[in-house]
Amino acid sequence: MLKRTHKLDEIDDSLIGEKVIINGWIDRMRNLGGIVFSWIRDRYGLVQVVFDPQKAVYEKVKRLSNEYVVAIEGIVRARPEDAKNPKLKSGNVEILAEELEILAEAKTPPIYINREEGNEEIRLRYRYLDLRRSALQRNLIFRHKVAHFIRQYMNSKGFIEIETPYLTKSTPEGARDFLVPSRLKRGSFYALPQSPQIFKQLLMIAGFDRYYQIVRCFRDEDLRADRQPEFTQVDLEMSFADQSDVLNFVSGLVKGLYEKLMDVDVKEIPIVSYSEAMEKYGSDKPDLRFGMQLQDLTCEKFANELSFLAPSEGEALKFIKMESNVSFSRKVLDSYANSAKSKGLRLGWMKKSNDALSGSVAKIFKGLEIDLNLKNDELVILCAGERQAVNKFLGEVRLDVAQKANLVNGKSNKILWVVDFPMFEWNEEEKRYQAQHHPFTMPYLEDLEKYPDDPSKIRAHSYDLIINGWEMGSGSVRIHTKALQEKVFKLIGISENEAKARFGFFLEAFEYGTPPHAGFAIGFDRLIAVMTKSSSLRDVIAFPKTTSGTDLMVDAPSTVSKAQLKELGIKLEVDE
RNA sequence: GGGGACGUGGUGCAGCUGGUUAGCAUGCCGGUCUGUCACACCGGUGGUCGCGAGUUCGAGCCUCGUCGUCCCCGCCA
Repeated sequence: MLKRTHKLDEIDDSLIGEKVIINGWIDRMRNLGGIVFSWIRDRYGLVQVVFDPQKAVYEKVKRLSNEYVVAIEGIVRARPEDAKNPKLKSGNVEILAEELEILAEAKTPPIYINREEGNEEIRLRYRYLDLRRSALQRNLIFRHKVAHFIRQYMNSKGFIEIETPYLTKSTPEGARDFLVPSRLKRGSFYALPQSPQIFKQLLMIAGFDRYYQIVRCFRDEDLRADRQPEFTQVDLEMSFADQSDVLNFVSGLVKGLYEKLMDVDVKEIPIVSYSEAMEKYGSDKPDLRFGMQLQDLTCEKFANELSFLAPSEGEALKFIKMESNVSFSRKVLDSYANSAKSKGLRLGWMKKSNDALSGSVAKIFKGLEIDLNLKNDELVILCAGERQAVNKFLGEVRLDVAQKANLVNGKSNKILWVVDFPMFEWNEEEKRYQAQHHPFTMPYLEDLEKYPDDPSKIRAHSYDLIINGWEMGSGSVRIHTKALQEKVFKLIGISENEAKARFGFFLEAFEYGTPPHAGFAIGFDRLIAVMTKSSSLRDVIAFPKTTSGTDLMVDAPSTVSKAQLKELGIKLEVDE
């Protein structure tokens, strides 16, 4: 075969007059009757090849079609002045074909490679064709560059990449596990790791000091645009380090990434407490690309005059002002009100126009000396009720408004840390507290002492990295003593026996000299998505799954043979 | 587990209040064309309207079920 002398991004003015061989796919043919133009594509670029009727090779051109794989030998020449194409990187030149070898023919593809359109179902079924599209190639190449940068950065800071097992043990806390049946120990199952959490802590105990891994994690939960059942984390752990060490380190990494790969100068990354985030944005992952902070109007002074909005004991009255002049239809406002009502909240809205108030609660405010500082045409939505519910609801309204009013369009990246999450949250289904981050997180010891009977008040040394409203990663300072770890297990209702059965080896390890340590994990897929402005993780994963967890290309999951099941000692209850 | 949107030639879409021949673009095939770059022009091919029931004189359209894709809630330490 004619082996390429150049990749397609190397074909430019500097090669004019030289003989080259290129390999690639036919992107598109333009047959003008006599002269024939063709675009050849590889992962590096796009180049125009000319077939001249005077040349012998012209005879073969009729056999060519889109997506054929070809080798072409020819002379690089300058295009005529009026035939240059500034849209192409190689648009000043073209290759005059002298030799053509068809390396592979191709059927007409079921999707357009050179257009953006396309139904996702078909694109996923023919993922290898979809991946030929430049947008996806760009994303995956960028993903590779980010991974490369991260490895370089981590290595330069003394981190060691160590692999941890995929076939491991099911743990009671957290997400549902993917299970893998054992053949050698029939009736037993491995679990795929939700994260290498315990292993990396054991590596700290083993003395590796600074560990990282770009690693696959698995969680058998329902999917979303930002959630795949298997996803990649940049997992890291540091011994003799506290929260500020981890925050500083990850901040440096993120800054470096944006600087090197996006040419963006990231300023100091602000640190916001969980409670502040909830009060100001009604979210533990606030999107700071727009304002519309939640404002507090809770006061007893006007309680009697605020009518149905008046907050009773322990309640809050808060509001948000619309940032834009976008006017909302009555229908939208009513839908907010209905939604609030269904959550046991009271909602009102009003607008100032021509210096007069109008809206559902205008009457209430007209006689009051409460000044919301409304500008003309400014809409305000007020919500009263249980404080946390009000925060959460207005946080949702804030996001909905931003989306409807297109407030994020083109805004630059907003990165922040959210710290001091609650250690525990109440699980209504199981009627018990559970760890909000994970049970190995170091609680605030002072809180632990202060509120021995109210786990909900105990804060954790845990922290999330938020970019543009996406949770981009989370981490914590870890517990490193057996006594404290046992105490936390007890608080979340894991009995001594269960703790021993599930984590006995881990608790035991604590007794052999465990350094204080802390760590973090970055959601790698999400990071790539946010950096490439992709709205779905599918656009940054080579072979992603659908929202029902299937792979449409290989058709997985699928049934297996009776023999396979028998070997594993498994009988199916579902109908086949 | 729940809510919503969608499913019509290879592909992307349109299809009125249910009315007889399912339309457009593109692709594909054939033809004309020697400077195109989403080449242009002419002609042609191509559809069990996701699948299954039902309502009706009549269903792409209405009803129920089912399958699939996407978005959201629950869930995701």
